[in-house]
Amino acid sequence: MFKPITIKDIAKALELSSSTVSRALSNSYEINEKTRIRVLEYAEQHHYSRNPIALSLRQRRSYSIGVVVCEPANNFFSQAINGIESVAYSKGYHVVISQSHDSYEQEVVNVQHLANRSVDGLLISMSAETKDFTHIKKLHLGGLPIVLFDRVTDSFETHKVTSANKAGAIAAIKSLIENGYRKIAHLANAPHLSITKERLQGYKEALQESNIEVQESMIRYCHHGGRLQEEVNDAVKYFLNMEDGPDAIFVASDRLSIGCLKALNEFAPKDNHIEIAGFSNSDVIDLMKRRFSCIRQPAFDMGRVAMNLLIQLIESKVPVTEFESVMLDTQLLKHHSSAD
Amino acid sequence: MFKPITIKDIAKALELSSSTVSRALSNSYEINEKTRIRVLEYAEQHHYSRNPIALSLRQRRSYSIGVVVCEPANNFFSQAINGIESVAYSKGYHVVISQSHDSYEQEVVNVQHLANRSVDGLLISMSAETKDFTHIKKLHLGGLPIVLFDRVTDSFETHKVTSANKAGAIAAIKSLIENGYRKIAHLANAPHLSITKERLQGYKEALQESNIEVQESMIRYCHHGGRLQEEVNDAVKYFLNMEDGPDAIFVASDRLSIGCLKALNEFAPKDNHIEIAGFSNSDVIDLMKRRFSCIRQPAFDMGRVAMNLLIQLIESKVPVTEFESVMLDTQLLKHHSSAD
DNA sequence: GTGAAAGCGCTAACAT
DNA sequence: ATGTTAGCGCTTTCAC
Repeated sequence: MFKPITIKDIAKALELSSSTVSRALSNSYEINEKTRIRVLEYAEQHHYSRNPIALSLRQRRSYSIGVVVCEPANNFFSQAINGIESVAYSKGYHVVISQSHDSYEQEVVNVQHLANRSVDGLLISMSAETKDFTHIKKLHLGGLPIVLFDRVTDSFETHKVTSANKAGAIAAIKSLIENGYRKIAHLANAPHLSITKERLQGYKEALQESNIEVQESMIRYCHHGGRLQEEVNDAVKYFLNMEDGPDAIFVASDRLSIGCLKALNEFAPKDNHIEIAGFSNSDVIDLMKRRFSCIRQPAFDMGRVAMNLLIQLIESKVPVTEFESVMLDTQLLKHHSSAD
Repeated sequence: MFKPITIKDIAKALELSSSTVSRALSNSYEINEKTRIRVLEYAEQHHYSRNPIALSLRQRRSYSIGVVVCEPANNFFSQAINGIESVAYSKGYHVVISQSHDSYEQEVVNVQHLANRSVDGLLISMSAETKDFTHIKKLHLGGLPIVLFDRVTDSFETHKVTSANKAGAIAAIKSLIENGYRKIAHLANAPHLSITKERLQGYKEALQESNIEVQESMIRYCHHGGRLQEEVNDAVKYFLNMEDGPDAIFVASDRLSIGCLKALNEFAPKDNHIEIAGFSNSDVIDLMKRRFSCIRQPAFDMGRVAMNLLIQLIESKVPVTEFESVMLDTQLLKHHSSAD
């Protein structure tokens, strides 16, 4: 196998000690200019590159951070990850992504795996199933820098980055009401998720403000966050079959939106004109048959902000005890399909 | 900072040598059953976990592999990556993903970065811009196991996994012809990409077989693989403005398909009924306004196969000189939109 | 300004 | 079956 050149090799070739070579390579100030140049040139010529593993072992730093999300293929998360990467690379960190598939157990395994000191910090957006946060809390207490984003928890203190979920929901519902819809259902995500609660709260407040009664029968939860199309189908069919059913559905997430559109496509009668609005960062909304107004989250920025906070945590000389909760604004995008 | 328990700590606590502890932990056969249990229990209780960095340094193996693709958010690639991960995790490998954004320079940087980063092997799908393969060839000659998938090159010998691009294209074109379309244009990817050539070849052969003349004017290339919506728009507008223009477009890739649909959405007159068929692994095709028949690639399987071949290469005791080229079948999916 | 030596956590000869 | 030793590649005191 392929055996790369090491500091020792350079030292031998140049008749120096490996410490001197190391110093030359790391631009230490206590080094003779001539030696430095000699070493640098030799290294360059022989394609030397630092062994990052040895460096990690030595410095107990891996310069890589872990990201745990339900699925990076989801529009929202892929954009967030791009944001994370943009900051990470510019600051010399590597990003390792790992998917929980919205399973609590998978999340625990992934977090554990990443935390085994192969990462310097963690960026987490909780799985839909997660109710118990001890696996993360423990690491946090142990000193591992962790920043939560999007799907957060109040069960312990750390930096958190979210979007203005309640306000976003209110804007969407208000827009629906302005357009004459009053029987608005809510297709919600898993109930214990922070985003679920906040968006639900927005939904309720907006209805109340317009003197529309909130009915529990108009709210359906998807406990698996829409991973199972089955559960979305059931919810949508339930709405469709209701006596005096909804004329609009407010959908709580990216994944659920797609699922909801699919379910309607399959089960709604052709003449059904139910209106859809909801959270989605999809980039193909305007190609869809059905009109769909969406609330956009600033995913890329959330990634950037979260990563910056994590680096701050990692590189802090003193233990951090004051934590920030950053909330970013959403944007309402009204879509006019050709059906208009 | 958070200082995890090491083998040494266990050794001290149990009054053993660290080698014994190491042996117990790695289920060596030359160990007393009692001691093994004692060690395992202590380790369990104290949440010991191996330091993978030290292990890597020692064994010159990182048990991680690198994946380089243009963008993991793309449907095809995200499915392929899921396939890769499914095999990787089951065999104890970690997967590090890195995106080239279809830029040659970014690809070179990423490949270099991963190679330095001591991955045990690389899974690569070339960027749309890459014409020169020396950056990969060098590593390959140096002994780094590399498997190419989807977008491959013949410029050096290694395992390759592709889908039956030519056959897939032929099936799609034939289906179009059967449905009465005869003026079929081709929206192609970057010209030097292997998939571009194969799909183009299929397009030509299928036309010829039906005695339809192949016209170069009916073929447009997207040199950036559709990363710039601009270039897709230009191609589509060109087709729309042609005198005696196409009645159908055969689109070469996932990304281009979305781009093409967007362009049509924006620039085609309302009464335009141009038919679309092409390569796509999108899961929202049936929600689209416009009818779109797609050729599905077995992305997940490609990932699995490629990863298995890579592991074979990595774990081989003797240098491998015989390489395989696996080709997987595609599937034609006819979509009937509500517009039917 | 440079070198010698120690050590990060681990495993694999080589003893015993 | 267990311990001793050495070393993976690197940096960092501590001498000089």
